[in-house]
Amino acid sequence: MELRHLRYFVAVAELQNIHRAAAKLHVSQPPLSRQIRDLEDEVGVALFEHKANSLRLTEAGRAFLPEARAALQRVDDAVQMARIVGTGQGGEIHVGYAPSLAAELLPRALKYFDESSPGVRVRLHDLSTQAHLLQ
Amino acid sequence: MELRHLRYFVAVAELQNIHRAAAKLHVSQPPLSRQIRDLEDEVGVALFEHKANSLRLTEAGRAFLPEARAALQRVDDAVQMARIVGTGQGGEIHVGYAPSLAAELLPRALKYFDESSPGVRVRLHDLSTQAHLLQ
DNA sequence: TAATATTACGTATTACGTAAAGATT
DNA sequence: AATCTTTACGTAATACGTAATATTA
Repeated sequence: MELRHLRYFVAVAELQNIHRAAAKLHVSQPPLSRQIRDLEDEVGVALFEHKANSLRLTEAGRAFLPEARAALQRVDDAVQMARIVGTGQGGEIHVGYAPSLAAELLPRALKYFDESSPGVRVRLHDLSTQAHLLQ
Repeated sequence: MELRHLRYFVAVAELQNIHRAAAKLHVSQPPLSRQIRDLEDEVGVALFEHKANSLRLTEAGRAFLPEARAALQRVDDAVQMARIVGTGQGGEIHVGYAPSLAAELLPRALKYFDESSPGVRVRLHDLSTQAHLLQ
């Protein structure tokens, strides 16, 4: 299993529609359909009820969806963590954050950052009230 | 970025050695070296100090490691969740769990499971005292 | 018949392995 | 010199797109 499978699954699950999910992901339907099937084969349970003309989440699929989202978020968090720690070399940095980061990731990131770059000023900006600025 | 990159990174970071990590992952060194470099390119910061003859985690790499592990664990949790919900159709099931699952995943899994399979008996087994049974 | 999912198949990307080179202790 | 990482390059796996088929509303 690769992140591609999770990304594809989330898109299809959210739209309940391979056609539109494919457009959103900028791929064509057949490979997307195939990747979803491969994912189901690997997980071992059906995530969708596959009908000839439509597609709906199964109970297992509904349970899988938030977990898959969380896993993808975790990956993004990991990358952000590395970037925050790796690029802080001096001066001042501005860190915009969303609530999901603030809860758990940010404190640890700041801890690492402060240890590796004790002289760097950190200014935090809560972007949760400016969600329209995020794509 | 794909899960492969995270799996490879964790192995290399743990062993601080591409040669042995490659053996553990059953791949050869050159592709492994390349995948690590691709990961660093995508993250945008160096995760290792690459010397001609050795390799050591950078500060960013040290910060990235536990996050990458957590992300991989999240993926495994997602799959387990789907399997638990998807295969519970009746009778009785035995669920062995490790502490990491018990904290957050298990209660939600049981909630989903109970909603979808109200007649199924669930027996829990704490395997944390039998760690030698896990590979 | 219009809209959707899947199957069939050829193509293109890319991860891989082998061989060789470079570098450090 | 021995060990380890990296570069070069051909191969193989596989994700992708196009075209065609199947199914339902």
